[in-house]
Amino acid sequence: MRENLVFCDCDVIHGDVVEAARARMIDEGELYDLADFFKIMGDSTRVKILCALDAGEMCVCDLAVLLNMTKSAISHQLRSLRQANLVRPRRDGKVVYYALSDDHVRDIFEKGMEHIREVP
Amino acid sequence: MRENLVFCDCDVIHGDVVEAARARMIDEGELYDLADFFKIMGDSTRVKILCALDAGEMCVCDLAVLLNMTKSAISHQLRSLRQANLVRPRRDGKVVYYALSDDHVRDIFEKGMEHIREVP
DNA sequence: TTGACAATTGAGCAGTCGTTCAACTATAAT
DNA sequence: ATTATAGTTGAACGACTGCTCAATTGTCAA
Repeated sequence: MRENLVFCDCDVIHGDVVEAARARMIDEGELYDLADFFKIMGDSTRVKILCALDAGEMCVCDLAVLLNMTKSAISHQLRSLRQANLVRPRRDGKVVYYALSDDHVRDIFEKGMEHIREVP
Repeated sequence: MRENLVFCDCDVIHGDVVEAARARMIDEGELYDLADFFKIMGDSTRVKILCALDAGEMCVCDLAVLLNMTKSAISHQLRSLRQANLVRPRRDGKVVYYALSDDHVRDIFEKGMEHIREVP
């Protein structure tokens, strides 16, 4: 435990608490993945896209019209959402339709809403 | 609907879909709040802090030792978490203890975990 | 094959974010 | 009062992010 003091600018006040917390900590890699996942949800444009797709699949152009943004901007964000496995593309001719790829999104949306609505 | 074309660089392909989505969209203000909330969760340091506090309240110094970071860096992040109503401070003498202020955090953590574990 | 349009991509820019650093406040002990 | 320690704060710096713009790909129709 002492070796932590090398990197920290203070003494350990509650060594037992720290060790207990350390023992219960989720795997560090998973925590990074979790943060990355929330990071994707942490942008209003992407949140709007997800909210829109919750009503049914839409093409890039539809989303651009709905959100008053360029296709390019939408496409960039859809790329992030695709890489995070939150949306799924389906090509039909020249048009690419996007849909939610995961039911968890809905759940997480709801939990988030509960939180922000409960707080003054 | 036509006025959107002024700001968009494409034609409306599925006007009915767009209108249906628009009608079902969550209030714009709430969507921004939601994105802000996820933004707070979208940082590995803050996720680690929340994960640690899930084991019980801790002081700034304990968190600094646990995460191998300076008190200053931790304090800055706790400020964000405080403002988002995710943690609650309790002063006892010179020491300030922080605790989770909301049960939703746990739920959202779990939902997020489900998502990242289910995806290859 | 040529033209048109949906969509994607990469470079670049402006704005945001997290950490560091130094200065500061608050509380307690001597 | 002085000193020490826990914590906070603001400025500054580098890294990251989201949008724009221009160029490009993919698909269809003429």
